[in-house]
Amino acid sequence: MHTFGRRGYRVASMEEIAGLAGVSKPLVYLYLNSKEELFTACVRREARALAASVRDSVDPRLPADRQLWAGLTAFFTHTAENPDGWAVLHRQARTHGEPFALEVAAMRDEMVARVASLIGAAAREAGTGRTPELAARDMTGLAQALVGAAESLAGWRHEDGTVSARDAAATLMNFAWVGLGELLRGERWTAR
Amino acid sequence: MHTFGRRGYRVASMEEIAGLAGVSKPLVYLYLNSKEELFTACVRREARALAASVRDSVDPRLPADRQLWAGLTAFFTHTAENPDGWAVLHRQARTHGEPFALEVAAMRDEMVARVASLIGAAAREAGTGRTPELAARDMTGLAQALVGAAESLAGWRHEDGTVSARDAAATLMNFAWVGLGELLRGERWTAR
Amino acid sequence: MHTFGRRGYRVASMEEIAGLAGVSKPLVYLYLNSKEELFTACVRREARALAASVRDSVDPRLPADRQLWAGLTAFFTHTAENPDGWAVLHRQARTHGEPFALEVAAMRDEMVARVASLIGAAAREAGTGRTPELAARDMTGLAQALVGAAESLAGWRHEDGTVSARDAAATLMNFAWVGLGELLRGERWTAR
Amino acid sequence: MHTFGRRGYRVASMEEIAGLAGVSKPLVYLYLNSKEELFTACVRREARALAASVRDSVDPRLPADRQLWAGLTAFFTHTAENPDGWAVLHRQARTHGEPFALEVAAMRDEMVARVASLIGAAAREAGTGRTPELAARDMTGLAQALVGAAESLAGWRHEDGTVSARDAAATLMNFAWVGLGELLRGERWTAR
DNA sequence: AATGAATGAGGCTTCATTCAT
DNA sequence: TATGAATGAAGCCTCATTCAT
Repeated sequence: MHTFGRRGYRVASMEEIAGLAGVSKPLVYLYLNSKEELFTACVRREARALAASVRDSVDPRLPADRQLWAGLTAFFTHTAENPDGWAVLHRQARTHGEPFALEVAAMRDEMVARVASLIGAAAREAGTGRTPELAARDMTGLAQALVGAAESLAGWRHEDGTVSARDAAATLMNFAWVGLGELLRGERWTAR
Repeated sequence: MHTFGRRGYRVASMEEIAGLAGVSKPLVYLYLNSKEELFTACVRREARALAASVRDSVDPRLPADRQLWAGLTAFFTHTAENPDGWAVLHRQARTHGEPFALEVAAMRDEMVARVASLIGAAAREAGTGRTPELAARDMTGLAQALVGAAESLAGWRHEDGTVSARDAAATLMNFAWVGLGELLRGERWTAR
Repeated sequence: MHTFGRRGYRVASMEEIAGLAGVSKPLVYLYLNSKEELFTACVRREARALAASVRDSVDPRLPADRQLWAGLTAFFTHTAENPDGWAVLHRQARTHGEPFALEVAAMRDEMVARVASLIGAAAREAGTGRTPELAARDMTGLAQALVGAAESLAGWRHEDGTVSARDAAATLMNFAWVGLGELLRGERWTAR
Repeated sequence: MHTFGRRGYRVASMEEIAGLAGVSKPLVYLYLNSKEELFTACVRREARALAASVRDSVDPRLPADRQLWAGLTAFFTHTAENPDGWAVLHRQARTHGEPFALEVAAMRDEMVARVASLIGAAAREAGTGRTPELAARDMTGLAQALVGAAESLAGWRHEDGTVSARDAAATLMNFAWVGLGELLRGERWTAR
């Protein structure tokens, strides 16, 4: 039913959705009781699929930067392979009312938290004792930035088309892990 | 007419828009001929206002990082002061049809280009000769990431409410300019 | 204000009418109190103009067929010179509600009556005593037929464009005065 | 749906049409997609019904005057039995926009052509060699006159109410076939 | 288990008409 | 005298949703 992704929540009519799914309208109502529930189900499914893709790609025994690299690659791969699902999550669900927005916000917050804890882990790994003051909120802020950057790059890839998932992930790793400052001084983060 | 920001393009009825504006429906049609034109006008106005805020805050004679800092601060300030306008640009316009999406995409692309050229300038400033290979597309990718991170932080601020524009800008400068790697080693970017 | 003729009663908006007349809407309402009255005035004026054209062209001292010829010629001339007026009378007024239809029906009935009395006069002129039974209603029927034929030919002229008023009148005189039967046997009615 | 005939195209609201038809508005849109299509369908149906009535009543093996007589009788009968349909064709369709007007014009033109060819046939039947100059356009003009006369008499019948279809047809046959001139000299065309 | 047929509610838009000046 | 500004009322159309089978 990813008609939603292509047409948008409001424009996609139940007529069209049912038609493209090859069934009749009342049947849709038999299984999912309203357009709202139908959309909620779509959103939830896509959210879970994306979260699972990312989660499953990450080996928690690896160092933090390698975990982040793996997660980003999975994220870019998944969004590229499921453009409609990504559109539903990123565009439609957040625009059409609280119920859907909350659904996707939960998933996103979880991702942010995961990234934040990854940053915390990295801080401990790098722990020279010089960064005790990196508070929880700072880490959340950084994680928000990183997630937003990833979302933006996903959209960019979608339009450009010539950027591979690894390219996008590398760009972001360089951006985030090395930092523009170091980057400009010639530093590079490498996958291995 | 920022009813659009709070209610969404589809849900906001002309009745409601006119009512909240204190006038009658036909009067709205007298000035702006259709719901689409009305929304386009809103989008355009908000896009220009945001672009102007950011542009006016930046002194092109400063070094690149200071320009970025100024622009980000202005961005976070403007979006916080115009939450409805920001919602129109970031949520509504990109979700409800090409005409609007193109309008806002143009503005965003311009911002991305500006950031990319800023990165290019920074590269020349830092120019140790060790970074000749930072191609145009790399810079665009980095700029996309930075802009996406800023958008994400703007949303985060909007929900959190306790983060000042300077905090958000500082978070992003640290994230982007210093890099998580350096950051975790205790480096900090400071506004001065 | 013959916008009515070209656009139709319903489609012609007061805005358009006033605009083309070079005045403002309230001014129109000052002189003629409503769209209905405005249209009634138009209809009445056109009806009178047409009736006057026809009436003035007829010399009651002539024999009946010459009177008919003169009236028809005037009719075809007037309708060709005032196509909008004719459209108002023949198309618009009869289609858009009783008030207007009655207005034009009165004029038309008067014309029919005039033609009927002309036929009566002709009967008396030709009076060989062999046609006592040509009742009033017969004459009205014949007059209705003649008037309808004239209306139809007026429309035909309007579309064709190459038929002169005299041609149309001659066609109708031949048709009516000589009769198809006689016509086909070679008879012709001539204007003199 | 001959609400159109009684109320007129513009005045008849879809609400009213659906209501009088005993169904709901959306149902009307399910079958006929817009007011315009609905009206077009009405016009076309009425046009075909009238054309069929007339055509079926005419036996092409009969002499021309008998064919005309049959056709006229059918015409007057049909229009009297379907006053709304006739109103739609003669009043509404020709007044409310090209699409409808063209539809009915096609049917009328066909009738005119048929009558014209009938006149041509009559000319050949009566052919004494004295009427070679009855050109195609003359015949079209005569046919236009005859059809207009018939339309007018149909309206007259509609108002008067006491004139039978045969009376009207007879009036017109006398008018057209015998001619007023001969008529006044006592000639009559008889149905047999 | 599945659907053709039907509708209540609501949105966009237009227009004749009137104030206030 | 003349008008810019404003609106109540109404029409066309769509869609999520439900019966009756």
